[in-house]
Amino acid sequence: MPNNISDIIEQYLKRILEESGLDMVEIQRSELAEQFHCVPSQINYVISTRFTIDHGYIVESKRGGGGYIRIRRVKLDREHLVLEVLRSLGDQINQATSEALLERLYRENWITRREAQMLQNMLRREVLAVDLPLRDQLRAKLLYGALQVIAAHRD
Amino acid sequence: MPNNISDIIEQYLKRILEESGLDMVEIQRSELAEQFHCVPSQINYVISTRFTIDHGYIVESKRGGGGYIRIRRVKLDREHLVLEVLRSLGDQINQATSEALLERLYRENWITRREAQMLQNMLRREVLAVDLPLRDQLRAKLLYGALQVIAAHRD
DNA sequence: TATAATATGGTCAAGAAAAGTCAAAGTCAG
DNA sequence: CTGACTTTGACTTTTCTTGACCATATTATA
Repeated sequence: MPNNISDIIEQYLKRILEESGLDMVEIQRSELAEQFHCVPSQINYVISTRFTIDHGYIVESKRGGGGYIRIRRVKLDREHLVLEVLRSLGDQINQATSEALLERLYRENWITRREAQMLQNMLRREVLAVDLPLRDQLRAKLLYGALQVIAAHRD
Repeated sequence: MPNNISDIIEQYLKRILEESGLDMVEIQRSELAEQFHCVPSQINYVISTRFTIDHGYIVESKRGGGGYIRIRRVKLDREHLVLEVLRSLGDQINQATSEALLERLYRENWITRREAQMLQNMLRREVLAVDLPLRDQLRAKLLYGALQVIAAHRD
């Protein structure tokens, strides 16, 4: 029951996504906006509210001549421990906690040894050289960003 | 899906580069421009945005009669990976540059596809949510941290 | 040989063609 | 009537295209 433009555009994009069989759509923002008689930024709204990584989509775009917005569907395994972790993470995490977490993910075979080392090295406080309330927030975001990719198994 | 001339020319050059087997292509600027119905300086634009050293290419050229533009693909030296990269990038790295580098590292088999995706996702400006002089510095540090582990893992 | 003409490629800045951001205003269910 | 969601549009940023002018190498000519 789509009763507003956002829902209609959402449905439209999902239908195209289905039909194209390839889990991918590429659109031009202004063109789509014209097609649905709305302002271009409405497209951004639809995308940012309905095609987020948490919904299982990855969006790339390019500006300038020949620009585009590309939406890809990725399969998120809802059973993933990783996702659980991801959600329970909170917006701050200290070094010790992140190390323990990575250790565990490695032990349980969610990430490779090298990935674990890489992440641990990147999340050290010497690397994240900012002061403390911010540092832990940054670490949380980075970890979240890394885990998103782990949780989204594609190709 | 190339939507603009620059992309088309980029693809063309990369294909020639592939096919010629020798990691080298030599063109004449005005000739190529004519072939793609664009102004000559467009070729310079394509080269300066897509065939930089960060992307793994070296470009030489000569003016005057019998002039040419030669593009060579170069590989990173296993011994000096981190140093090479560090020297060429400095202590600040913007998102576009880091993406070029990661793509190259993947292409040259230094990192897996998943590692590349993970790092790209972590280094996005939305994730590194701090203001700009600092953000690029942080990105450089993080990339350096990742590279240390890559370099250490010399199989 | 010195000089002029010709043949290339290089630089840069203006403008166009996208997409992104953000906050104010509108809508609607509870 | 309040809070969450939606719509709009002014302004920003990024990327691409074009063209006028510049620099350099080779070739023809005095």
